[in-house]
Amino acid sequence: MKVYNTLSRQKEEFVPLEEGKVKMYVCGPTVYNFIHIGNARPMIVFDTVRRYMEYKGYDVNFVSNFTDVDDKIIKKAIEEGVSAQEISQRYIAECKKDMEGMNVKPATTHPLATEEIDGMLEMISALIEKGYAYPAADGTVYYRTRKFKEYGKLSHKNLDDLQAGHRDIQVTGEDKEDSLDFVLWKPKKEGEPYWESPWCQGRPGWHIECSVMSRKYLGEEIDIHAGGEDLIFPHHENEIAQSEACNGKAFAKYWLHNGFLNIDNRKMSKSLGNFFTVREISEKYDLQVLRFFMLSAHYRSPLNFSAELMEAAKNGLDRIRNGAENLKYLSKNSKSGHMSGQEQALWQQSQEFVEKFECAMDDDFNTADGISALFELVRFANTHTGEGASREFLENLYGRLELLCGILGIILEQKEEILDEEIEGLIAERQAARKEKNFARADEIRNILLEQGIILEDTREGVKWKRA
RNA sequence: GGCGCAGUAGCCAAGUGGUAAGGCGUGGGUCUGCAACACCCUGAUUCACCGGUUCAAAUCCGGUCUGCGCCUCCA
Repeated sequence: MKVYNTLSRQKEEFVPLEEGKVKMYVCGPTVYNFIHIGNARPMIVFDTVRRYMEYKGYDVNFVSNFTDVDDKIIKKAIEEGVSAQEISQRYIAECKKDMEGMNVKPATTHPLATEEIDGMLEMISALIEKGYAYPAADGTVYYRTRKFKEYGKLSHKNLDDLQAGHRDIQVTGEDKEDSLDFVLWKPKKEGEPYWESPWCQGRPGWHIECSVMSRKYLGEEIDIHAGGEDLIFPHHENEIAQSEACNGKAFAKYWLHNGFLNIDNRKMSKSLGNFFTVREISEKYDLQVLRFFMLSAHYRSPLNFSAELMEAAKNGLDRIRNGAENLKYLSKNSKSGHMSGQEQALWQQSQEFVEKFECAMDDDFNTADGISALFELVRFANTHTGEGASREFLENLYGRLELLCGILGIILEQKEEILDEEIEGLIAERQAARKEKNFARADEIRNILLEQGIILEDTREGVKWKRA
């Protein structure tokens, strides 16, 4: 299995630190609002990475944090006149609902920044002791960036370029030793949440939480650290500086970053008004469609989002679901139990799609190629099954389809829904009308049901219905 | 100014040295009372452009054009 490592800028063979185990940390969202579809991309992508690792037999310890102390949370709390904690707890709960909708598995551990303050104080103290950090007069604690010789190794920047850059990054922090130094601990402002510390009453800086939580739940050295590509600098660079200076060993072996999600070919931003939350999308589409859409491109490529592309994704996903449903239907009514000789040969043949799928996923999680294998399996199943197929063959094919979809987090099993009596009656009446060749009445009933969001399909196996 | 990414059919998107996957859409056909589903057929003599290397290039090298990202909170 090969993974692209931002650190080396190339694909590398994945070798876990400890055989059979994967320690993985994914930077989670700051919870000040409903998550947007940009937040959803790393969640879906790295959930898929996790599922594939598990499929390959690894025991994956997957940690993803919620940042629940931050300027934006405090701002929102002030606007609403409630506590910061109320805001963060509310949106953590909402985020978990969205994750469930997208079929993103809960992490092994979801730590909260506010519950890890002790660990942060400890790490900051250790950094001060080792000379990698210093408190300023007002109680702010800064990281001494130039002291960490490898600073810039992830983002491939050198410190002098940064300092000479067009952007003036020297505005803040007047009492820093160096303009590149970043904040580990900062003093509270009036009305803000704060914690006691040796330096001042205050709260942690932006980067220390991930170093601390990663170490606490996964250990000093981990296999994979992942997040959006915008986190490479400065967030992940700073995490490396903190963790490696403190622990004296390599922090993460592989750094994985997903590309950005654009909307109508432009960066998503509130000022452009092209800002979608997952919740908004869920009002229009099954979130499975969003997941399928996200996986239709490689995770490192930029991905464009538009209504048209979502429609295309929906149609593609429907093709897979229809195929699965047909197999279900056929096997329910199948007369013969075991596979015939011919079916056994076909079953063997269909193994090639699994191999193609694994090959794609082994190559830096090429889900787009994996999905093409899925489509080929669907066509294979549609072509080689019919009323005469054995139950064993149909169930095997369904199982194979379900297995591959499961790795991508695509759910095939639709909940058995029971229609109310009135609708059942109309369907029966339409069947009777069709038998009498009263097609006008039959079409009328079909339209009535369509208005209620129920689509009827007359198949060889009988009448099927589905929600629009 | 520094660092980096991308340009493949109407749209999306794999492929990164051996002669262009897959999906959506379009058009035609089979099936069906019709519709839907499904299946078959339909698509790039060609991969932004210009040179070069090679028996062989979408893939490697050089240049040009275009679009984009990061360098600042940001997934």
